Amino acid sequence: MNFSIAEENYIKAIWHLQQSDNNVTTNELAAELQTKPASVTDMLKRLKGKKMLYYEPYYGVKLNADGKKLALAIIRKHRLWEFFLVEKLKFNWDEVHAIAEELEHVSSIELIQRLDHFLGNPRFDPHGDPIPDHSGKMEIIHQISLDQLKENQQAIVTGVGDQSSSLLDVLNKKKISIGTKLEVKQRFEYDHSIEIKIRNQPLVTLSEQLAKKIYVKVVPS
Amino acid sequence: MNFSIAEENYIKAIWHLQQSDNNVTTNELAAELQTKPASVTDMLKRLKGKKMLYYEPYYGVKLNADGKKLALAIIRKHRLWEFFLVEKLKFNWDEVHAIAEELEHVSSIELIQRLDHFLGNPRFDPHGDPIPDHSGKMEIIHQISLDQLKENQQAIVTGVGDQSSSLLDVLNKKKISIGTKLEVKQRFEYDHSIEIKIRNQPLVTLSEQLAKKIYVKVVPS
DNA sequence: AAAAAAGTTTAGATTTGTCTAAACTTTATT
DNA sequence: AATAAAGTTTAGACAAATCTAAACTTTTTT
Repeated sequence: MNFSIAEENYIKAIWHLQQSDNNVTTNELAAELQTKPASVTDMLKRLKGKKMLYYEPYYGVKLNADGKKLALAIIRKHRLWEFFLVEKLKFNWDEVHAIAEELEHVSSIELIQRLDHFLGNPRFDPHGDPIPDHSGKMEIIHQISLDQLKENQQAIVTGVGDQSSSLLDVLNKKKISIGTKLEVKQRFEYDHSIEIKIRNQPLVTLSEQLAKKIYVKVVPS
Repeated sequence: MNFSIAEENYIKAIWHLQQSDNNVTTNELAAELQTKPASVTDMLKRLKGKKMLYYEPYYGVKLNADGKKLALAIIRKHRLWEFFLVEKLKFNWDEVHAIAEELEHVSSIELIQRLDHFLGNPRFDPHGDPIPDHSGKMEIIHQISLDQLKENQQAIVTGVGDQSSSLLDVLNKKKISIGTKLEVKQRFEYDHSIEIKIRNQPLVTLSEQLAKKIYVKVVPS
């Protein structure tokens, strides 16, 4: 079956919303896709007709197996292109999302297989999100946000919670990137800010808001 | 101004047809774009409204300066992506056209600048066609088709007349590719076939039909 | 358990890009 | 120069994807 760019964007958006909330509502989708609830209703009917999702009027929507498969194929393309843009074309990670949104709709499967191979079959995109393989499988990383990390526990930065340039900017300033090894030295009860230590770097203070957007994997010691 | 994929495809098709015939007709365009003359008329009106071309009902169409500029920007993208697909992803040149048709509509200018640089600012695509630079300029190669080459005149293959896999196939078999140095040893009056010599290769016979699809540049001796 | 608020769907309209069939214009033929 | 043929445009229709405004359903509040 063939899907338009609009249809693919709906499928992808439902998949993302489904990750935190199993039943997705019309309004949530309208907000996510910057469109109107009435437009969402129309599209959900069409995608139900194409048998990509379960949809009951007034009760929300959920992808079925085919819908999930398509969503993962699009996410795979998106994340591979993001990897290409950062790794080969030297973009910063805050610049690549919009471009990858266009590239992800290029249809050739052969292209994606070859791109994957050319890039060395990367398993994570530049934001630390896992790249699904050909069959839709991807690694689950047992990550926690930095504000949950115990004191004096070593951890490695695995991802970030958004892709804004302001987040990239503050992380650059504080010498934090994906793969950085760090540990929490102190927590301040008052404002829940934390102090962290990176090897060969002075102690750095992070606000609670920032710490919540940095994901880490605990290093087994 | 923004252009849809359909609009871009019309502009590109008009540009190509204009190369051999300055005034392009509705029927030619319909054939080129695999659509109906009535649809072409509609689109020409729209593009005239967007001030991209000169169009007089019943008298044909011609790109204006803005139209040519857009056409060259699209052709630049198309040819750079083709170069990428062959050079980096190891596609054969008969496989890349369809994929590049999709990639050429990705809008980011920054992407194309960086891709160009990543590829080493190539001046010709895998079929030997010149790649326009950022401002739309491209090299004119003084090429002739192989059937016009004088006997015992050294020449280098610079391009081919179509992108079919059957052409690629026969050229592979005869060890001819872009950059190959050769000379015509003999012409046969009877069927206008020719015999060519490539260094370290046995003499090869080419039909007139094939020779007309191979373009060469004479080597100054 | 009514009423109000929030959320969702329907109805009807709009734009883009396409189509067929009919009408029209230009070119070729006799 | 009239007629036929070829080419082109107009008129009216349709699907995709969107919108606004009105109607409807579910949830929350009082």
